[in-house]
Amino acid sequence: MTKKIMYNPPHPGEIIKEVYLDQLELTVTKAARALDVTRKTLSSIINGKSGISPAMAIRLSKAFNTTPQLWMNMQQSYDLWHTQNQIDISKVESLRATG
Amino acid sequence: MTKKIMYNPPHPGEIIKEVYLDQLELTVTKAARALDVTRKTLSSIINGKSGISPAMAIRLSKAFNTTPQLWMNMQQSYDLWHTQNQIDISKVESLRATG
DNA sequence: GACACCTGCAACGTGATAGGTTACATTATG
DNA sequence: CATAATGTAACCTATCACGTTGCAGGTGTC
Repeated sequence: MTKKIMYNPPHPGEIIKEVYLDQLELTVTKAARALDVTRKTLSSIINGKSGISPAMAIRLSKAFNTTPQLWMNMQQSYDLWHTQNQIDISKVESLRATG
Repeated sequence: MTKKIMYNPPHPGEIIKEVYLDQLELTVTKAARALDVTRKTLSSIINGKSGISPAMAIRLSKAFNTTPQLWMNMQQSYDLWHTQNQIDISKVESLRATG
């Protein structure tokens, strides 16, 4: 039950800004330089315009001393929640006896 | 430690075929119809040419009575492992004291 | 006021990728 | 021979991460 998603997951960019940049008193420009990406790329993520790619998750994990999975999971939750509200699976048929 | 990835994660398509299609004696054609996608789309996944999109994860979860996360996690492991071996993060700087 | 710095963002291009349609050749089964 | 299932090629569309360049606006300092 606790694995079910019913809340609206935050965009990973929010966490990058609020939990990391703000806490470490880092500017977007400096953080982008440290991540070895352009300022635009990081800005785009922070402002919710882009998602976290696997490559970006790895960069973030090295810069912030976390696991890549942390960032991938955030993005996954975000993607899943939004996709749930978009696609129509009414025509998908169950293939298991339990369904 | 147990969360670290050091094995070569299987492509989700392998699991679809070996654990589900084969066990349920389903053809690619039938499964594709049940999933409400084209035969090409499912075939492409099974043969490792395409990955599992969030939308596909949701379809699979309904058809096989699983969670979307199961499929997303498989794809994530696969992506992460392969991306690790591709990108160069030597120029990424640590931004934490602990790093 | 002039300067330095940070910011979001527009405009443009590239490369990758999921997914669809159509069509073909092959293989196995009746 | 006829049918069904398969992988796959060719082609198209849409999405998306990421880059470069440049601009406008904000803030702070001298």
